[in-house]
Formats: sequence, C-alpha cells, structure tokens
Amino acid sequence: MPHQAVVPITAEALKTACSQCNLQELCLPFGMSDGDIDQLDGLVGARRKIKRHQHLYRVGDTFEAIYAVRTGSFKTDVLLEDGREQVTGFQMSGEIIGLDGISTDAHTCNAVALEDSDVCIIPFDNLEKLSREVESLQHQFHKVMSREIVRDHGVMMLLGSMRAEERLAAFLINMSQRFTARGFSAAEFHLRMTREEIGSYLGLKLETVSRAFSRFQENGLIKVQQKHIRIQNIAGLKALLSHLPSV
Amino acid sequence: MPHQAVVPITAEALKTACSQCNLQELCLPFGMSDGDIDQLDGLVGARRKIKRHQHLYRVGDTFEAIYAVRTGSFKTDVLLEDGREQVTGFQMSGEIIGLDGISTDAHTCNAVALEDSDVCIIPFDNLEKLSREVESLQHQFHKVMSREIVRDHGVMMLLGSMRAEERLAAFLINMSQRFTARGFSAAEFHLRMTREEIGSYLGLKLETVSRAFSRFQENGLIKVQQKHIRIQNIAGLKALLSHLPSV
DNA sequence: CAAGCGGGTTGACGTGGATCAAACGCCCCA
DNA sequence: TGGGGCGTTTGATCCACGTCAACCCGCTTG
Repeated sequence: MPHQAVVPITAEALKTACSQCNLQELCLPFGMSDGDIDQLDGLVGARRKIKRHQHLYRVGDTFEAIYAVRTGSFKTDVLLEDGREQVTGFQMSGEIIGLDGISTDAHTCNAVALEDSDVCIIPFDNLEKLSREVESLQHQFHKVMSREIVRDHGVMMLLGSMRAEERLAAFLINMSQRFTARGFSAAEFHLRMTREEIGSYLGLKLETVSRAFSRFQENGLIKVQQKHIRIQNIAGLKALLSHLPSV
Repeated sequence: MPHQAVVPITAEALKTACSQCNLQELCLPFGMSDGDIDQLDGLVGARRKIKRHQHLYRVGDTFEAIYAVRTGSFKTDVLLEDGREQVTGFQMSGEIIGLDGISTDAHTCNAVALEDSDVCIIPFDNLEKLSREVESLQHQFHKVMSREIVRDHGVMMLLGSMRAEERLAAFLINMSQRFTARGFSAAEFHLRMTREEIGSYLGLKLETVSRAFSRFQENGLIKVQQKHIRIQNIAGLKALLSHLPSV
C-alpha cells in the first residue's frame, strides 16, 4: 500500500493545525484550553489525501498513527475468511480512526474512504509522549477511546436486540445527529455509503435495507431519492425505537 | 447503591498488590517491568467483594474507578426502555471492567457478578496521574482499551454476519481460550452464565442456544451437562467458523 | 415429603428477513 | 447519443430462528 500525498509541515499546513482548525469541538482537542491546543500543533505532523474507495490502512498494516478525519468520510470493516464483511463503523469529519491498532501494533480492520477525503496523521508515539505532559490531552484521548467503546456497545444492542426497521431508524437518527453537529441540516442529507454497506453495518441484507427505506417513505417518515434522504417525521422515527412491543 | 466490603490498604492487602499478584500476565501490568509494576502497588488502593447477582456498578453511577477482576466473573449489559437486554461482555479474572464510564464520567452499562467475586479498585484519577509518570503503564493501559475495541468489533462480526451455530462455536472457543490462559482445562469448564445470558450476548433466544448445544452434542463436538461443558472435538468447532458456505 | 421455582430441554408452529430473480434508473464513457 | 454496469427497487419464495407451550430436573423451603 503506497502512501500518497503526505503533506509535510509547512506554513501552508499550519493554517490547518489544531489551533486554527474549525473541527476542534468535534475532534481530539474538544474541551482543551486554547493554550493546551496550541501544543497539539506540533503533534499533528502531516495530512494525507485518500481518494474514494482507497484504503487508509488495511488489516495487518503496522500501527504507527491514528487519524483524524478532516474532510470526507470512511468506513471501517473486518472480514471473515469466506469473504463475509462486517462494517464496524462509519467515520465523519472530526472523528478518530485507527484506535484498533494500538492493541497489537498492527491494524485489525480496514479503513476505506467513502469519498475523496483527507485526514490528519497523529503519530502515536508522539501522542503518548505529549499526553504524558499535557494532562488535558491525556484525559481527552481517554475519553475518545471510551466513547468508541460505548458506541460499540450501542451497535451490539442494535445488532443483538433490534429488528430491521428499528436498526435503520437508529441509523438514520444517528446520522442526522452527526450531520447536525457538523452544521449541516438535521433533516436532509446525502449518505455516502451504499445500501449494501448500510446493511453490513446493521446486520441486514441490502434488499432488507431497501425495503425498510421504502416502508419509511410509504409511512411519510422520510423521503428517499437514491442516497439523498429527507427526514419528514423525526418523532415518528424515534418512536420506532422507544416502541414498546405493540402489546 | 451502597458500597460493600471496601478493604483499605493494609499489610494483609499488600499480599495481593500487583507486584505479588499471580494475575500479572492477564491484567493491567502485563508486559511491564518488575520495577514499574512495583509502582502500581500504590495505585490499586482497595478491593471490593461482590456477591452473586449484585451490581458492581449501574448505568448512571458516577465514574470514579475502573476495576480489575480478581476472582469470580461478571457480565456487563445495556438495557432498552422496553426492557430488552443486551449483554455486551463476560469478564473473567484479570480483565478490566468500567472503561465505558470514562467518556461521560458516568457508567453507561451495568456490571453484575455472575458468582461471588472480588475486584481491585483502580481509582481513575490516580491511574491517569501515574500513567503520566510511568510510560509503560500508560502504554499498557492504552492497549487494554484498544483490546476492548477490537473485542467489540469481533462481537459485531459475530452478531452481524454469523448464524446461530457459528456464534455459539465462536463463544465456546473463546471461553476455552480464556480458561486456558488462566491455567484451567481448555476442554472442560463450567459456564457461570445462564442460557438466556449467553443468548443475549450472542443475539439469540435461549431456546436457540439450548438447541445449538444439543446439536453440538449429537454431533460429538461437545458434552453438555447443564453448565458443565466438555469439548470433545475442538477442531470440529473451529471448522464451523472457517466453514465456507457448503456450496 | 410435597410443593414451588428457576433453569433447561424439546416439540410444533409462525414469521421476519434471507434468497433468488427480474427490472429499473442513474451515470460514466465510447 | 447510445450502451453497459452498478446500485437500487420490488416481487415471490424459502428457511433459520423466534414464539408458544409442555415438561423435566435439581434445589430450596415449609
């Protein structure tokens, strides 16, 4: 896997260092003081562009850095020997990818760009060193890892205990919230992943995802045009989740 | 939730401090030098006994410490409003519980003892402080968190992409490996959880778990007597996993 | 010793989602 | 401008697992 477009630190690059970055509130620096954030500028050494469908890393790649998504989006997945794929997450701007690699010094999943994207490279040795010095960074990093664990528990709940329409409703609500946090519309957005990828994430086949979308549309909950989604009745979607089994 | 049996540090307690503990290779200190481990003795302040079916913590409890299982075992679970339960993991001696609490300073799942158990209390503030000073501890803790994330991905794979018998086979193989790591028999062990809890973890109903056990027994893969399991054909179990769909 | 109970097994039956198959629409490219 | 392909939708059928129910077993309690 040849690296590509690793941008060295330059005056140019500094424009997008943490202290100047508008993703601060979504990313690793969240909650840190301005002074502490300044220290991160030296940490985030370079950026890297990844084109749609290209890998940021693959299973087995040696682990050297974690990545913060700057623009674009990714999926992470694991594969079974027989080719079955499980998408373990979708990552948007400000979110951290690569934490899976710490445990064995090698990545245990694949990270693939869903669209042309770019990431900040955070060399892990440097991160550990700096977080020994900057308490707020240390704590923030621990929160990021813990948040990932909590998120994973939510996905387990979804995969283990919910039916198809509940899963898709949960997915749409989650996407809506994440778009909102990024300043986009809560009600109208463009999904970057295919029905098959959504299905893999939700433990469903693509046909089931498609049918659930159609059902939601019939019920006036959403409007679907390909990957473009408009939520027309967010309360209705949420009701699908807190729904006591209708007696 | 009243705490119970919080044992203060005493000469008595020191006998079981990290430096003397026989769970070193399974627990937080794994891979640390003897000198560094000595420093942990001051960190792990106290222990706590939890009786079968009692909670170590509940959803919403403020987060103050993580816990290392010393003896016994636990389950962690999350609940839906309508009462549906998802078991997110089973924890055995040496394993760390409570990482979910870091992200919001409150626990996001319940931890319940499956049998009379006891845990080492690791106050989180102290852990962060010490890991700013002891590089190997810092790194080890990061590995523990990352391992949890990787484990969760495995469960997602299981819940999202495997059929019932594959899930149960994966579960049994995993239990066998963990018992082996603790010096117990790989082939014969006693499950501490009910069929319903196994089912919840695996995204199956208890009847399905029971039937899969029976099927495995019919096929000579295992011998089942209530919670006592003897694995008679581990290769056969593993084959269920790497099994290409039998065209 | 009987009664009660929680956990487990097993059977009969129902169903949600998978599978198989066909057709459509958008988009890329010649 | 017209074809070809991928992603999607939709229909018909199938089946793995859920549901409902009966019964068993080992333990506890009176």
